[in-house]
Amino acid sequence: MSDSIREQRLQEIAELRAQGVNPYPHEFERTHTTDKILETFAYLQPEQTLESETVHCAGRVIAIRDHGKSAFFVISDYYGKIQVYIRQAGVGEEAYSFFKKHINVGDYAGIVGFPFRSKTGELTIYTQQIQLLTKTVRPLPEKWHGIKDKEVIYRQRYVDLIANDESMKRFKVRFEALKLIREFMNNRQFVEVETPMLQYILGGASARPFVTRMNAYDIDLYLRIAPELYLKRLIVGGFDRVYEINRNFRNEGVSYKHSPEFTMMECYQAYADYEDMMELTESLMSSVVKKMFGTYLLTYQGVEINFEPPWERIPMIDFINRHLQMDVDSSSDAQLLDYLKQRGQEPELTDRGHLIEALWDLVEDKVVQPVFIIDHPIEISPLAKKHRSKAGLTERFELIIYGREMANAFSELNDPVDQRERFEGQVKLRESGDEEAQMMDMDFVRALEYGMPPTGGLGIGIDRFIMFLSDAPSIRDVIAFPLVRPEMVYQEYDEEGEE
RNA sequence: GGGCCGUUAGCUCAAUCGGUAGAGCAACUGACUCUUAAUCAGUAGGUUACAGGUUCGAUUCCUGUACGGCUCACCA
Repeated sequence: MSDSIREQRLQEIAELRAQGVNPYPHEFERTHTTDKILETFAYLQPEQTLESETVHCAGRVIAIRDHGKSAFFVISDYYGKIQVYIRQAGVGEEAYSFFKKHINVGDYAGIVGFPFRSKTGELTIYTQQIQLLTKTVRPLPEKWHGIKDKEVIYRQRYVDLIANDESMKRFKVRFEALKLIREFMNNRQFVEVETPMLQYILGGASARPFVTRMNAYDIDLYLRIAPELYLKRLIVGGFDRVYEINRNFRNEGVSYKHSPEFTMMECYQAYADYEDMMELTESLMSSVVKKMFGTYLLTYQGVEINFEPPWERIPMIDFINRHLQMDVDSSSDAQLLDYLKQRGQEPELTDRGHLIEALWDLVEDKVVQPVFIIDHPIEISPLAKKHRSKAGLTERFELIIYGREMANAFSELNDPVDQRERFEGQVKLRESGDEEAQMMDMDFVRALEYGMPPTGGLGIGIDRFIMFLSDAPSIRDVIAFPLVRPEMVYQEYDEEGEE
């Protein structure tokens, strides 16, 4: 049978129970984690023992080197790993033969012993007592190569985390970075808030939604594509600085940089504009990089990226002019459209703003180092305030790193009449078949009519930021449980149910 | 959704031109009281993803399906 090792273990577990041994005991009193042992007894010299100290440590057995009447094995916990020495003379014949028979690689064990340093210089625990803490049923992947099958890596992340140190390290980086981001925002007097995930009017972004059903009210709801309009309602209500770190859901194609559910941080700051948000963005991201690595430089997929602020700021039109050797402002719409057609681009919407956006798409991948692309056309920025001095443009920026959009921000539109007109423009686009155009949100307009102070808003794609921090090639590598097609596990369950 | 590629033992990988499917690790039995991917001797483990087809004979060639990867389109 393909599950023969599993069958053996299940049988062994039954035998242990018959002998009165609990293969899943309830507790183990741990005095030392592995890193604490290594740190506390680092001073021991080779062959020096410290019988006066007793340590209780526990972890998963990840290697056993058996020498007959003695053995070395290695246990691993969240903090690291440590070698353990066990000999028949040290624990007695009965305990030693239990160890040899019933403690396998993969099992959890608790050890009581004292520290010493081996002949070859490795700090080791000399076992006085050993206890089986959890019997493992399935064998672990091979210790040397780990697990390489992408399907297992994404579908059974727990196996990936057990077997692949780099993967564990990557998620430690993710959750450490999230902690640092929250600390930064809290230090700047931002309040962490929560807004609806289930919404009946989509807003805050342009994307196709997931639809779900609420039985009690007998209505369809959308999983949110962005929290933006609710966060701004909090500013209307009197909150001064708010942020939310949470999931957005977009029913779009999946790729190495797109996941159907992804984590976004959005924040809003009263009395701030998009220039303040640029300062916030570069301070936040650069300080996280600095705190984690001790330097502003990091290497992503072999390319060095420098997060040291300040970052270059360049108007979108200037960037297009620079890289396409053209002059957008002195070109007519027809000339811009011709240029795009020559490049094989056929934009669906041909207003000036969408033409400029299509040109931008041609040059976006020219960006490697962090750059703020600023002052976007009004047609593609329905929630951003008109530019204070440049007609047809808004006070908006996108942060681009390595050709990827990392953040999007603007001086928030707080004029209710203007906002209503923008929504109406979006509704027209929607009616003419643009599925990604935004919906009219009359309650949001009503909120603005009660008055929102001048406000700067910002959204940062957290997963993409973590990709840089952990040198991950795919967004799936930084999401612990990325969405994968359903697996036929129920078949296995049914088979067992009949046994 | 389109195109290209992949799926062999629990894990990592072999298998010539279409000719009995192998190795290392893990498992099991045995030897070994300071090892570092411990070592040594032996045993067992396979519907070659699934369903068809071609053939005397298919892991190998063909078709379809499932799952995955890359890529294009859409999006952040």
